[in-house]
Amino acid sequence: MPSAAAVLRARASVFAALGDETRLGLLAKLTNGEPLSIARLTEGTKLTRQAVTKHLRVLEDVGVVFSVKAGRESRFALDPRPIVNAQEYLEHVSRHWDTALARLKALVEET
Amino acid sequence: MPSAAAVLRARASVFAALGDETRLGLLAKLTNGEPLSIARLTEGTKLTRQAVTKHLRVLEDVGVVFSVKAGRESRFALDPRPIVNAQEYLEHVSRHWDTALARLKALVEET
DNA sequence: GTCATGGGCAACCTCCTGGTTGCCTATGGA
DNA sequence: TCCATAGGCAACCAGGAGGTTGCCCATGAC
Repeated sequence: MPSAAAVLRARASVFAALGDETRLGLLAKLTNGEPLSIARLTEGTKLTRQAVTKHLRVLEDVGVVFSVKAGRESRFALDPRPIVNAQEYLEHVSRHWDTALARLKALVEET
Repeated sequence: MPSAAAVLRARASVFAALGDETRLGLLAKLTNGEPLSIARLTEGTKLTRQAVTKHLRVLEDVGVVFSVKAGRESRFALDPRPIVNAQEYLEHVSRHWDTALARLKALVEET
């Protein structure tokens, strides 16, 4: 079982990986389910293939994407698990805030 | 109505703001609903007040937090709306991926 | 065999980020 | 009134992020 600190760190890493316009764009292309080569992913980005490769590596490091080699090209596909994880965390935060605020309000009106 | 590019940029900014361990910690403290002063938020962080201030400004810039001046101190509170927004986006991504993958699978097995 | 294509590696550059320190202002309490 | 406390502002610094270029290797098409 990973420590709480490690979990926090991993979560922050995932958000950081999502915190870039280019990477969000790459992710969007991959939500179609079809694994795409780096060359395909570079199309329409105004960026070098190298830059895209770096972004993909960032996404891969946090596990939101993985690559499979197919001949001379390596195809990237999305792994939604870290995303679902992050989504659930955000849901938890807003829900926690919701109930806490309701409790505070009740406390005030209790006078 | 903000342009699609602006929306994408804003979304990336929110994720970037969440992509830091310290800031996730600050956010966690604020989910209790009670607005906290900078001094209070600095407690237990191993950081300078200035550093915490900077982090708070980052969170404020993307709208996930706002400040209210109360006498000589300024209290920060959470605004869950951008968080809910991000959460819904992640949900959308994973759901989109889900259905797309099912469609792909069906296509393959159709042979 | 030859050549275009897909991609890896490394060096390099610039700018932003996270953090510190120093100093100044203002407010609230004794 | 005097002093501790809450913050703001600016300068500064080290390191990391994003991007490019150059060069090399492998694979697939012809």
